Amino acid sequence: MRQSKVFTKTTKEDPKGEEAKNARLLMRAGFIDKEMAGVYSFLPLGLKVIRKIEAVIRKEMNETLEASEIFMPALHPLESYEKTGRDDLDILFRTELATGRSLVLGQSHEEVVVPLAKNHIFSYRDLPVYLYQIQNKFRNELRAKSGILRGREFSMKDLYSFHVDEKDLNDYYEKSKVAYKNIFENVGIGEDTYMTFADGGTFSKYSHEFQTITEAGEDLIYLCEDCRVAVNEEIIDEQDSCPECGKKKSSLKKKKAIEVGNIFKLKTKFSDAFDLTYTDEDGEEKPVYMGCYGIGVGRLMGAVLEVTADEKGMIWPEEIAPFKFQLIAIGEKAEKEAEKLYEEYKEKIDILYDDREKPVGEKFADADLIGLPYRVVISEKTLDKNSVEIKKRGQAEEKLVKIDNLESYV
RNA sequence: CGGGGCAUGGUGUAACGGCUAACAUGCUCGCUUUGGGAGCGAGUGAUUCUCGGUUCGAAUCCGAGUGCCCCGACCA
Repeated sequence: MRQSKVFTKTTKEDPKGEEAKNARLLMRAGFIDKEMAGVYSFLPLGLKVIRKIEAVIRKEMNETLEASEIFMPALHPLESYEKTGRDDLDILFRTELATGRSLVLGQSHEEVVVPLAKNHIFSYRDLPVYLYQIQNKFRNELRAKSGILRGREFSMKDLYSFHVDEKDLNDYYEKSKVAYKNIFENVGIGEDTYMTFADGGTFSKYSHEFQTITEAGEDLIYLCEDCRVAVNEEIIDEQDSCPECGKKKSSLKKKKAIEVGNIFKLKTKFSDAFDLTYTDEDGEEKPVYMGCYGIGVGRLMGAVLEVTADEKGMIWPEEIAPFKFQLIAIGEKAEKEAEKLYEEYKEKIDILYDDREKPVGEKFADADLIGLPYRVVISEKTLDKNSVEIKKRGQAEEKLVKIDNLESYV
């Protein structure tokens, strides 16, 4: 894409008041726009990142977990929440129909997906079922904070699994750990993300969170570096050692972290509430076992930045960068060559070509801010050697690459 | 929801209770310029968050409200 055609502009100054790194950089670079506290618009460049993160998630959902994508409504009848006892949650946004029927804005979708599943699950032959969606959630947080890390309206992937029994749920639950691990690796924060034992609620000993180590986080976790798992502080009193190797609390490392995903065995909590049952081989009616599995998409984007960005700007992992290459030309002769290269490669590769009438320094500064993986500079100097200069964002050294060899980089 | 901070052109900031609210940046036009936010000139842009009060006079003082940020509480 030509940078002159990008809708947003960058700013040199941090937005007033923002402290969170993700908010400062995303707003400066024109990736997002704040509508109000905890509510953001995603602008063209920011949306490209969101779409790429979604693609990483969808791949694991579709392939590893064999789930089907659906799309459920954001408007939910309050009665469903009365059935599950969640109608008194204070994070619920409440509204009503013109007729007076009470509604809430969806903060999660168990209350929708279970009645929905009831229309399609009758027999053991219909199970298992895996349904997911990527949709906005609405939570009336008392305090939104940390840029896009804790919002009131935010995009989330939520998967719900339905099983004949607890064993089948457990097997799938283990598979979901693998899928989640893949996702966090593929978006570039695998090294910093730990599967974390957390409160399992009434029916399970544990649930599992995926926590990314960052000072911007709001949870405290105790991590075991050998096993690459952690324990959330909220259960550290009951579980005061590494659940995998038994290492004591005193030798675990205490770190701040942000929860980027969680998986939870619901068992029959919600199926009981809605009487979701199936008939087994012996003609006996049994409750459906359920699991739920969430990933905050926008939060994940923010978490990546908190981990990777430096003082000059963002540094996007290749898989989720809005573009792969940043092309900058210096001087008229180089501009002609850049035009040629851009036209030649734009169909094959995600490239952002800075064709703006701006001083070079500003182009470099914006390139650092936007943080595409590779910066390609063409100038008279490089053209003398029939080359372009390629620099990886976040690394100091640059190297000359012959124009004829560029193909191998695509 | 408790505590703290802040609110001034699009953006970031300045301004003792007193002249036409200043500076930088952005934006527009012209010329020049191109290896790290470039130069000269001419323009453009404000209900100083809102409401009320004090005062001869309020961006400035007082009261209330609203919004934003931070700490805490809360948070499948």
